[in-house]
Amino acid sequence: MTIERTASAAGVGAADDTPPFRYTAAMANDIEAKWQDVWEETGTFNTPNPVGELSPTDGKPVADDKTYVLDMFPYPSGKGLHVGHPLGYIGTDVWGRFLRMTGRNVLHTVGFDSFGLPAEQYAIRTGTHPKVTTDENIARYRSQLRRLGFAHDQRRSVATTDPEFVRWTQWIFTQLFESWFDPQAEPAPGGGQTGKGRARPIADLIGEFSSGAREIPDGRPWAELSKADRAAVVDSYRLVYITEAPVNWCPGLGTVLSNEEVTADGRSEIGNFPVFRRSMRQWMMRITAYGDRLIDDLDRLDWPESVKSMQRNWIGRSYGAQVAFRLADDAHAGAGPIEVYTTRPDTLFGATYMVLAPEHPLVDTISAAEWPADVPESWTGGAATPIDAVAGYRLAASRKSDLDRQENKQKTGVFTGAYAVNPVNDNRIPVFIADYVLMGYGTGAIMAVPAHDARDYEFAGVFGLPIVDTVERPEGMPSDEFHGGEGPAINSANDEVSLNGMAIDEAKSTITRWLQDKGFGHPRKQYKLRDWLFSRQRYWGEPFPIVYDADGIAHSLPDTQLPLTLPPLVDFSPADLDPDDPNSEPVPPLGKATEWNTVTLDLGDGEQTYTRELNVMPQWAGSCWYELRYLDPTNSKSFCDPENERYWMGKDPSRPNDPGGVDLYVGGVEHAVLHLLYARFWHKALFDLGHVSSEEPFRRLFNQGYIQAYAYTDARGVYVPAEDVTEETPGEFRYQGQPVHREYGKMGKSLNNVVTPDDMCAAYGADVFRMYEMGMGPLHESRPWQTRDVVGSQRYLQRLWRTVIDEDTGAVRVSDDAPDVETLTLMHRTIDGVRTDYAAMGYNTAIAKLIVLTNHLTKSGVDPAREVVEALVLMTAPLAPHVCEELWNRLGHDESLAHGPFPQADAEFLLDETVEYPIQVKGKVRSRITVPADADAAAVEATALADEKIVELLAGAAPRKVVVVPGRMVSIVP
RNA sequence: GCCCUCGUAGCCCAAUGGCAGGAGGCGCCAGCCUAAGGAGCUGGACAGUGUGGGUUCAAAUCCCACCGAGGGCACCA
Repeated sequence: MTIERTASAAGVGAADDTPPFRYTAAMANDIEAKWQDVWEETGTFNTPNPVGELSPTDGKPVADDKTYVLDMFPYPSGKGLHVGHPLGYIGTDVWGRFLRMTGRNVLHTVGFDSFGLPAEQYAIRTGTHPKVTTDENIARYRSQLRRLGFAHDQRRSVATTDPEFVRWTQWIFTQLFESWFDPQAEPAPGGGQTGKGRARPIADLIGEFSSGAREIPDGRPWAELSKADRAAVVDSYRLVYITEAPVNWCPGLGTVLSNEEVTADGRSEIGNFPVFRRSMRQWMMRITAYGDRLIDDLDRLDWPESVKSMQRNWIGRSYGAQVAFRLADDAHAGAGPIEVYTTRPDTLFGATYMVLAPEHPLVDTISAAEWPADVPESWTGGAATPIDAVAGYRLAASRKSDLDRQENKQKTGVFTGAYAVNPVNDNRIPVFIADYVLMGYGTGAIMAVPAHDARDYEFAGVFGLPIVDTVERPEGMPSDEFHGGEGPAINSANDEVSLNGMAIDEAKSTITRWLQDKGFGHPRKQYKLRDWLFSRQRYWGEPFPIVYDADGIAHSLPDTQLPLTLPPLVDFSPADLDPDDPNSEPVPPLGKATEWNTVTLDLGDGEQTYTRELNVMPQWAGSCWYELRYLDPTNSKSFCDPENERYWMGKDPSRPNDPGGVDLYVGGVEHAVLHLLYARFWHKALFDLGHVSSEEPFRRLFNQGYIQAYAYTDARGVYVPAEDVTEETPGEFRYQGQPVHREYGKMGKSLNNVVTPDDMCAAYGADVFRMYEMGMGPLHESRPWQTRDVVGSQRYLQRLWRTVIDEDTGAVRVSDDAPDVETLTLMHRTIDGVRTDYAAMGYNTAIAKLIVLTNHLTKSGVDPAREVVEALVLMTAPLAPHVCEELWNRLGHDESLAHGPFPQADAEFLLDETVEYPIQVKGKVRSRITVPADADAAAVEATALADEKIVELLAGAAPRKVVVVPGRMVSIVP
């Protein structure tokens, strides 16, 4: 085993002459266990709140200067942690520890995203209750995390499965259920949003309906509506609503999935089962109401540009026009018109045909009984009539999986036999159905402009449809080449309007205005984002706080009924469904809890019998607001006291247009759209309803990289234990003498290359492991794990140890003499650099600077000065907290260094008295001069030009140009 | 196909317009220490920045094209 080998190499059980007081893995383990106990017993990292149970016991006010640092909390899987998982946690821990040492009030903890499918599937297989599995896994995670020495406030470590947590998740759900989005409302006070629109209590809406201030969409008077009709009207406004919707039904998992949980090839992200599109009754969250704010407020966030661009792309806002095309023939009088959405209304004159999605509701109405005369064979799909052709095409399309659709790049479709009229030029254009038009986007119908849309161009090529240019080609572009670019409009005029000569933008607005004047269309804003499918037919999730009355009307449970906990079950399986049968019906596991799912309640109309909602929430629910619960985890009156929220997450008036939120949120980029979009949505709704002062949950986001690993396969293709592979000659790898093939990628059990933090702690100690992970490179970059490199970090901590402790006697060996000027100068420059690096999470460079200072002390050969050693210990503490606490303690300090002091750089030592300037001639360094640091540019230039070598090079000629970069260099152009 | 990252010694990385006089680490070589091995200590070798153009007094850094790696999206009208 590599671990044992390395451990002995590190001194554990090695030859007898290992000095007795060396910082070995065994020593490190003792020290680490000791300090972890001390921190826990004394509550070193308990962070005070302004108010509530966690406010200071001594009544002192909390520090103004605070930082809230957050990790994406883990799902506690049965596999435990590998060395890749804690990378981000160590990164935030170092940052938090550094800031705490500089005097800040730092909030840092970690909880558990503990609802989820794996525990439930395990329960289905074994009958073990998911709670049992989950609790075991959480306990294991807690002990693994504790072993790494995180400065977490354990009192705040909550799990989404805790009944108290579930209570507030359900409470927020009822808040959303009891709200609607009013697009005309003025923004909530204190918001930075520019447009109108915000969530309001549903009671306001009912008030407006009953007073007549607001009309019901279909114009009926409120007073005349039945109870059920009223409920239907109101329900259609709620932020959470039930609808019959096309969903991703996954019989293999017995549940529906959100779009985000389905892979591009039409299978489930979890389990890789087939997923089918079909219509079902489902709960939805109206996230689309927040489309504009979710996209606009990205500009106010300090997030990686890539994540912002992924969210923009996902929300997919576009501006265009909706245009109505009437049908050409009397046979269709009364049907239509066909409404299309286009982002290129300027090309309307080039629309030479139309396409409806196969599922479009108008298809049945317009399909002709017979083919018109002269229809090309290719348009008919070989069918006798358009009705047959359409039916055949639809059947074929429904059988095709999404994967088939993508693999079949050739455009397909059939003619419906119907014609429409292009409103700008009265041209009669054929209407097709084709699966390249999707029912779920826009109106499910398009006007096809083959001249300027690549997909339409391709389709027109297959079906021999006319192509009319309406944008002028660049000079020299062949007329048969596809042109999707810009240019002045051509061929675009009728008796009333001409776009010819206009640029695209002007042409768009001109034609849209004309369409609107004529009643043919209007501007339209469109999103790719759909409402969020919120129900799952599972067991291990939050039950909906919803009951249905005898009329089937949904009611939210009153707060006093929360939390609504899961009923005990024996059999957790949803139903034994054939994974390949799209027509199977979901049977939620909660349906089996017959006692639980009927309840007698008084919801204001006297005691009545209600039935419970049997769906549960998706796993995303808890992660939509957990950052708020960390702030006030013991609060039983609200999910979070407003004062605590304002203190930790409120807007910072010193930042322009600050949305507030967590000061630093670190996690993997895989959550770029799912979790981060849902959490933003909930937070904005909570803001609108006045429950939080911040408009965004995460002010700053940072994506850590991944730790990747090599994996090795032998001749049979079997993964061999990576830790036992040797590299005999560069690039040639062997396992038990046999050559093996190297791959690079994930760390995982199936790849036989897992290294765990427990292994590393045993072999080196947590501090060495932390140093190594932080020293490997910048936190945001992925890097390969290499156990053999870890020893470098151990050597550093051993040298640091030796600067304080005599390895033979165990005595503290620092000198109380003043350090020499050179050492002092290096120390202050190190302090300055390390402070900057820590603040910017540049840990790898901070470590390099600490090593330089340590090496300097080591080389001097004398007992190092206390002043320098103490600075070094304090500066290393965020990275290697246990050994530094120990050294700090042995240096005579009784107080933990967790709250500082952090060394201050003395500016006096940061500036040189003289500066050496390289002198470039024609871009090459030809000489060097040394001048006083305060010399001005003219003086530097004069000295440079007077330099012997330069005089020689210039040979008497005056230089054409001299560039002096203060403090850096001189560049001469002869 | 489109979008986003990223290419610097054998390997991980630093320098983001200003001396690659490489910050640091691993590995390698040598010396000291040792009975020896390991560890420790001291010293050393090794790249001219993926390729080709351009801007500039000056480019690893900015711009363009290409090559390679990783990630995201994928008929969104």
